[in-house]
Parts: sequence; C-alpha cells; structure tokens
Amino acid sequence: MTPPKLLDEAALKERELLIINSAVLLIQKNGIENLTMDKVVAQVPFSKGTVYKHFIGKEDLLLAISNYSMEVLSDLFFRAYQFRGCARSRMLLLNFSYLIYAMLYPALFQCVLCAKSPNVVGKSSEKHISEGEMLEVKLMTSIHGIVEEGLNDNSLSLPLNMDIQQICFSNWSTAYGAISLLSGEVDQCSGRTSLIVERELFNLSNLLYDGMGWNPLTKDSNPCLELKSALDELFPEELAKIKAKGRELNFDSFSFS
Amino acid sequence: MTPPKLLDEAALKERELLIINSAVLLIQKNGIENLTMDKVVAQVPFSKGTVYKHFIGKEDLLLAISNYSMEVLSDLFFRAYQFRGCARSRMLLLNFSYLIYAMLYPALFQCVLCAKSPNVVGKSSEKHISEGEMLEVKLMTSIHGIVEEGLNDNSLSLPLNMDIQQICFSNWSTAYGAISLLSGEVDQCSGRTSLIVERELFNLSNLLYDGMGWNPLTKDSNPCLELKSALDELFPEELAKIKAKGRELNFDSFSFS
DNA sequence: TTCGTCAGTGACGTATCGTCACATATTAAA
DNA sequence: TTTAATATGTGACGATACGTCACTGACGAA
Repeated sequence: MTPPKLLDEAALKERELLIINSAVLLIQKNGIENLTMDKVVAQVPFSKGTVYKHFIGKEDLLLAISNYSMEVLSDLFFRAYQFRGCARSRMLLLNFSYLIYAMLYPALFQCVLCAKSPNVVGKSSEKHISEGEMLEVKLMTSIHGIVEEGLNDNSLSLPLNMDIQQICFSNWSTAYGAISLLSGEVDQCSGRTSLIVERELFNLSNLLYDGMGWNPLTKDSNPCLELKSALDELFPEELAKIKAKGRELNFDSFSFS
Repeated sequence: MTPPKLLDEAALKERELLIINSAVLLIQKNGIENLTMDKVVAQVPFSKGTVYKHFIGKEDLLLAISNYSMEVLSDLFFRAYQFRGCARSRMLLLNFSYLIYAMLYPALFQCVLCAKSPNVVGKSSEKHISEGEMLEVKLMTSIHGIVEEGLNDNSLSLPLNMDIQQICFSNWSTAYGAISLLSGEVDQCSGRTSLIVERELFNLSNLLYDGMGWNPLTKDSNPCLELKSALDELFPEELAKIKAKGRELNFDSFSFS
C-alpha cells in the first residue's frame, strides 16, 4: 500500500518561498541580528511546527535564504555571460553584476555572507548545505564559460603554472574581497574613507586582468566607457531600482579621458 | 571628595584578557556557534555581573576577541614590513604572514570574520567598535609603508587614476578574498577542490603586482624561492607550530624551476 | 463507517540572555 | 577605631527565544 501523497512538491516549494520572503522582509525591517523564528511564524499563515518542517532551525532558514539569494545572483551572472563583447569585457561586466546585486538586495547579500559563517553552516540541514554547494558551482559556471572563451579566442593565455579553475577563482575572490569589504551593508574596513566600491572593483579587476595579460590591456582600450554602456543595456531595470533607492553607480570619478 | 579608585587600569586589562582567553579556549573546543556567556562565566573566576561589566553582551565579547586577534596580526604584519628585501617581495611576505596567522590561529581568524557581521557589530559597544577601527588602521599602516617604499625606490608607479590608499586596499582585499574563501576554517567556496590556498594567494598576489607594473616582474626573478627562505627566516616559530598541527605550507606544487 | 496515515498546531520545557537588588570590600573622614 | 560613602562583585530572576511533542483534524483506503 503506497502511502498517500497529500501535498505535492510545488505547494511545498511555494510555501518555503513564502516563509523565506517573510523572513527577508523582517530582516529588511529589523536587521538580520533581530530575526527570530517566533517573528517569522507570526508573519506566516502557518504554525511553528510547520515552519520547522521546512527548516530545522533558524540557521537553516538563513542558509535557505542564502541559497535563494544565490539563485538570483546566478541569473545576473548568466546574463553577463551571454552578453556580446569580448571575453575580458564580459568578465568585468560579471563582476559588476555582482556589485549591482549587492547594492540592490543588501539583505540577501548580507544573508549570503552570514550563511558562510560556521555558526550557520554548523546548524543547518545537509539538504540546504549541499543545495548551497550546487549553487556555488552554478555561479562558477558563468565565470568558467567566459574564461574558456577568452582562452579560445587567444585573448588570454594561461599564466605560468595556472589552470582554468585557478583563473576563475582569482576573479571570484577579487570581486568577493572588494565588494564584501566595501559594500556599505557590512560594517567593515575603516579607512575606507575615499574608497568608492565601484571604482575599486573596476581598478582591481583591471589590474588582475592586466596581470594575466588578458587582452585588450587597459592601456590599449577604454574599458570604463564600454562597461558603462554595457551595464545600461544589460541591467536597465536593476540600475533604475538602485537609483530609486538613492544610490547610484558613479563612473564620472574615474573615467579615462 | 574624590571617589576612591580601587582597581587600576592594568588589572582591568588583565582580567579582560583572561576572559578573552577563556572564551577562545571554549571556541576551540566547542566551536564558535556554541559559545555562551554562561559557559564563559563558568570558566572564569568572576561572576556574570563582572563579566558583563567588561562586555555588554556576547557579541561585544566576540568583537573584543576579534580586536585582540587583530593585534596579533598587526605584529606579524609589522615584522613583514621591517624585513629586508625589495618592497614587492615584502608585500608578498606580508600577505603570507596573513595566511600564517589564519592557519595558526583559526579560532581567532574565525572571530574576526564573524565579528564583521552586522549581527555582531550591531550589538557591540562603541568602545570596542572604535577600538576595532583603530586596529584596522594599524594593520593598514604596515601595508601603506611598504607601498610608499615601492614608490620611493621607483619600482612601483601609481597606476592611472589610483592613489596610495587604493593600492593598499587592492592588496588587502585580494589577500582577504583568497584567504577567507580558501582557509579551511570557513566552510565556503565549493569547487575549491584542487585549489591550494598558499598557491592561489601566491598567484593572485603576483598577478596583482604584475598588473600594477610593480618591479621586479615575475619573469625576472624567482619570487617563490625568495618567499620561502624569507618565511623560514622571519616566521620560524610560527611555521614550526603549523607543522606541529599537521598542516604545512607547501611550495613544491608550484615552484618555478 | 472505520481505520490508518499524515499535515498541522501551539503549549511547554529548556537554554540563554542580561539585569538588578543586595552583599562585600576599600578608602576617607570623623 | 568607627562610620559613611562609594566602588566592586554576586547570582537569582524575569524575559526572550528555541525547538519539541502530544494532540487534532482531514483525507483516502478498506
């Protein structure tokens, strides 16, 4: 006798999303440090027991939010990957899509950072942990694709003793470092007076690509203007939303004339 | 009538350090996610009220640990700064002192990362927050010094549209990104199979310096061998301790022959 | 109609937090 | 030496939040 299946997969997924969204709203309102399961339960048309069916604990919920957030990001990455233009430009574009994401969804970005802490991972379900690992691979896929195209069209050759994965990681960790240290959402890195995240990300990325010998080198082109118009074309809605929040990507302070 | 001063500054500081050390031991044993004030109080010859005199809460204690930890790091940085050798080599050395620190004091390193989260900062005392900001400046000082020497001896010129502070930040965020993503202490960055933190840090740093046009360029020297012997000379105790823990900096996998 | 299974509930036991009223120790003045 | 004033230390306690579990009700199979 097969046990009756009363709840379909889709409804479960939908409910999970509802809980996640409620939690995100609470984080936006009260800050991530004041998120409690009781508050989440109060926001949601389910009882505590039901919520705990989906997430084994607060940290597990946080990780699930982080995963959801990475899905959003991977969409941005993929759009950058698919854009026209040379590989190097698209890699820069991808890094900026990361920045756009951090500016547009600060609560989500915060969750991803927090979810990396052992505090969270240590208390989460295997399901969400492995889901998160899958998503990281998915993120890397777009990066990987761009690097491969750069290798194929000979604009990039592998530096001595480095393979594709290492190149991918270099780009990822560079963008990660700059954005997480400078994104205003994380109170870090004093002495950041006069540091502007979009400018530093731009400079760091280009220094890295120049160091790799990835053509066209900065001295041979004007990556800033190109980046600006690509962003306008590829992420018009996102940029508008950022503007609506009172922030704005500012390229005037460092455009090459 | 002047109020009697029963406790001198030094005794207070000493007690604070005792509490911090006890907490670090607990973190090493149980993981940072299981640290509770009750356990700390139980480990310490003071009562809860006294502990709360020093730290307004658990998060404040965590931030204080982070600050202590940054003091340890700034000593390593300073030693790298003072070493002989060209500026670029010492910058690389400094990045590796960061790695040594992350490997040698994983619990401390973890605390610094965790303390950056708004979860912690949002609940901490102004005193410890500003203390932390001072320490970040102190860390930057060593980096800043090396960059300035590079500028002075003309091995480095400022890239287009970048100032000293931006150069410093580039190096910091590069090292930060690579080490925090790859240090085994933080469960991050899947797909890191085959990524070796010391190798990636080495490559990333050199790509960055090459991108800046910082002499000597990689092709002109053997920075790997040079780095190795410098580390042996400057951090013999630390390297020995790392070895005693079963880990080891491995340069064989990527030395240029 | 009856029984078995499973989704859903929310009161409850436990853990941890941070406070506060009180106790003790130390110094200054009487 | 005694007394008053203040600094310092204590741990019991109320509040908050966590996660569980015994129970309810709904649905399908027999």
